[in-house]
Amino acid sequence: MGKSGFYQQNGDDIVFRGFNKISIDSKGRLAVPSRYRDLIAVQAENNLVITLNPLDRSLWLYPLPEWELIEDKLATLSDFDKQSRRTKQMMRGYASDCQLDSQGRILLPKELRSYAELNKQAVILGQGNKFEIWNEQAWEAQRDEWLQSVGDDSVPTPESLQTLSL
Amino acid sequence: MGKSGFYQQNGDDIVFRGFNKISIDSKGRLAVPSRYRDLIAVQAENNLVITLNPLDRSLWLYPLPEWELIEDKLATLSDFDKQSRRTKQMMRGYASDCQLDSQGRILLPKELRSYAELNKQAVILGQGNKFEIWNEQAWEAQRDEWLQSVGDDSVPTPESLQTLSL
DNA sequence: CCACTTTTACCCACAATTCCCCACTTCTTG
DNA sequence: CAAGAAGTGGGGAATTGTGGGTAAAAGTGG
Repeated sequence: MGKSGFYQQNGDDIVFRGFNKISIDSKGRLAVPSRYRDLIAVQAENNLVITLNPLDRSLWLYPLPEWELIEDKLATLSDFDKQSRRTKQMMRGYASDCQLDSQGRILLPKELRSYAELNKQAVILGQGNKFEIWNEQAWEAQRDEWLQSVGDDSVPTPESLQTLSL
Repeated sequence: MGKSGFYQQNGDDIVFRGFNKISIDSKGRLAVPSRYRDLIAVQAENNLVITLNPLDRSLWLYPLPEWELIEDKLATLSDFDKQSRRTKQMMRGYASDCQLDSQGRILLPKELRSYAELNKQAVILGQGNKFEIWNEQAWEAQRDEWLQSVGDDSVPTPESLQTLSL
């Protein structure tokens, strides 16, 4: 059983990572890679929340307990700052609950599918406390753009990155 | 040849060094040179994390505890700066956990294999806290190019190198 | 309240991938 | 040269990914 390496549980902290190509079938279903399923079952009783990622045209998928933390944070945002208000509206407004079915799949709401342009081939990325779900082409385009800019000295690098040693 | 020459363990610091030609079999598996295996077993319980090296078309292979340090650094990057966000997404997104099998091999994710163009012959380099894995031809080309430019006064040398004594 | 359409959930089946094990070759070491 | 260790390859079982049929549930309009 090689699953334990793909996530990590330190007390209440969960860290997802990793990359998968997945297909979305004609009914709009998406299979969560099996190596994450045990943790999702234990930690969230198969309850997930999916919403849009307001920064990129992709989706975020949280285990329910993690989403509840996000909701608390959103609640503290001011209604009088437009950016904050919109973020709150979008993330909460589009959040929908879903459960893993007996095959470990979730049904993506039509609205979110079209927001992220998820049709056939998609990509799912572990991103710490959540997953990010991209249209495959969109993801590849972002990746290539980033790879270029990393190697390109003419693109200014923020200070936080300049001092980053990997 | 004793193993101890190829790594060093000072407290929590691990330093890998050394060069190996290795082959990648038709199933995409790669055997970690045996002289590193003891340390990996002790220090990381055979848990490794492999991800892409954005600066060259090669891969980075970390023992899990070392990768966790990287993840902590990444977590501090802002989501609202695009460069930083992408770096975080890419490094975490492509990071895949792997375990050494009973022969001391790991299975390279297809995506990463194609990114680094790893087909048959590869090269693995000890690089301090991690290993770097290259397509053999790509490595030799880089090496030759670098050897040329170092001796060439027309290529500017950054200040940090000018003061470097070897 | 009922009939009709659309959506969702459950089940099974096939295909692809991954994992576990064993065998053979090559290289080191005594 | 023998014996062991390390590198390499591959068979086959088990797991996982994917698609679709069909029944239940929900939404819609009269």
